[in-house]
Parts: sequence; structure tokens; C-alpha cells
Amino acid sequence: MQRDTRQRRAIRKAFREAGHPLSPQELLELAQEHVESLGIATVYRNLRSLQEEGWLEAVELPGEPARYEVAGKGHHHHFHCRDCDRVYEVEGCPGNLKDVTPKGFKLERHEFVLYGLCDACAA
Amino acid sequence: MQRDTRQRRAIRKAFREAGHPLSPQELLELAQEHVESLGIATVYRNLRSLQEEGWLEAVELPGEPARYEVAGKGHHHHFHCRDCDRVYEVEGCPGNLKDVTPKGFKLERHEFVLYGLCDACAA
DNA sequence: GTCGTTGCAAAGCGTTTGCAGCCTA
DNA sequence: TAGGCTGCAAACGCTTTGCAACGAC
Repeated sequence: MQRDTRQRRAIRKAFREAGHPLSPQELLELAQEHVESLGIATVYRNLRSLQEEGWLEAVELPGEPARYEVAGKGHHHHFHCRDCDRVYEVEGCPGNLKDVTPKGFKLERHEFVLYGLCDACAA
Repeated sequence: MQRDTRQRRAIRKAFREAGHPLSPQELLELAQEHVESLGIATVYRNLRSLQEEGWLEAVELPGEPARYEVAGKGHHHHFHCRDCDRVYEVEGCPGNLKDVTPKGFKLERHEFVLYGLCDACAA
């Protein structure tokens, strides 16, 4: 059974306050503001268990290490700013997937990533 | 200046014959059929130089190591079979991207990945 | 007190690099 | 023959694991 440790509380808090997907390293730094001694191994272990528990979801972007976000937001995709390197959630979905799927293939899910500049960096 | 070695010839040949994106490890195994002594470091060095030369393009899928395919195929996306783990090219594009892009964000490019079963594995 | 959790250090895994010898042009 | 290329082994960065001490319940 899952225990309520200082470390786990700090990690959950960091996610609640972040508002965008976090990498393990970002998470370590944020959570260390509350638990200085926190180690990276604990971060990875909690990322895994919070994911298994259904509290977190992995955000996997092509060509880079996974980030994580609080689960339960419904279907959405992500926008990756090439300048600040931050990842944003975007609502909606282009649809039209059936037309693109090759004949005989069984489509089960899809990922969709936008790249460019976020509003702050575009200004 | 680029030299025409047995190793490089074997690597190019493997790509021409494969017909789908190759991972470095797959490529090593295929190219070793022609040059037994081929080492993985040489594979990675050639993947990079062939990419810089514009002959190859990286295919980056979320959450896994990059694969590579011969360049110059125009805009397309990929389908990843969860059963045989192979990656297929798919033509076409869902479009409708403007509607999904948040206000103030500047969209420059996008990636799109389909997951499911390929025709062989669905049967 | 039990046993899940933690921090550290070591191990893994895919990729890159240093180096001495090789081979193409 | 010059200098790019190769194979090997060591180094890398990120992630996972083994282990003894810790601490929530």
C-alpha cells in the first residue's frame, strides 16, 4: 500500500503548481524546494508509481525524454516551443484519421505534436 | 571529402532494400550481411553523415530511439504497429492544423503518429 | 515492529568519442 | 602517401536497480 511521504507530497505539489508537463529534471528541481535531500532515483520511482496509480500521464515527444502531466484531462495534444523548449497543451484534434490510415491497418490511437513558437516567444 | 567505403555501401544498400524506416540496430544487422566486421560506431557515424549529406532523414517517434529512412519522399507521417514494432509510411495529412493552434502561437511544423496493427498483424 | 520508501552508488542501455591502424582517392 | 574511415573500448547522459538505513502506519 502507498505511503504518504514528504517526497511524494513535494512531487505532487510541484505538478499541481506547474501547469505544464514536467521533465524528471525539472521536477527534481521544483520538488527540491520543499525536500532538499530529494534524489533523482526517488523522482523516477515516484513518476512510475504515480503513473501506475493513474495520477500521472507520460507525455512522450519525438526525439526527447518523456515529460509528465497530471492525468484525467481528456483527449488533447501538445505544442512544443522551439525557443523556450516548453510544452503546452492544445485542445482539439484535427480528425480525419480514417482517410490517412492504410487499407487493412487497424488504427487504435494517435499522437500529434505541433512545433513552433509559443505566444510569449513569438512576441 | 566523402569516401566510398565497403561499410558505407552496405549501409546504403540496406536502406534501399528495406522499404521502411530502420533503427541503428536493425541497420547494423542488415549491413553486416555484407560487411561482417561492421561495428555499431561506424553505423552511427554514417547515419549522421548521410543525414548531413541529405541522403537520410531521421524518423523520431515518441518514446523510442530514432529510426532513419531515405530522404526526399515529401511530406508524410508514420504508422507504428504495436505487434511487429515495425514503422510504416502513411501518405496524406489530417490538415485542419490552424484551428488547433492556440491564439498567438506560431505554428511551424507538425508530427503525426498513428498506432495500431498493420495489415499483416491485424489478420 | 513491519515493510514500503529513500538516497546513494553502481549498473544498464543507446549513443558518442578517442585513438591507433586501415584503406580510398 | 595523406587524411578520411574503421573497429574497439571507454565515456556519456538518462534511467533503472541493489542495498542498507529510514520512517509512515
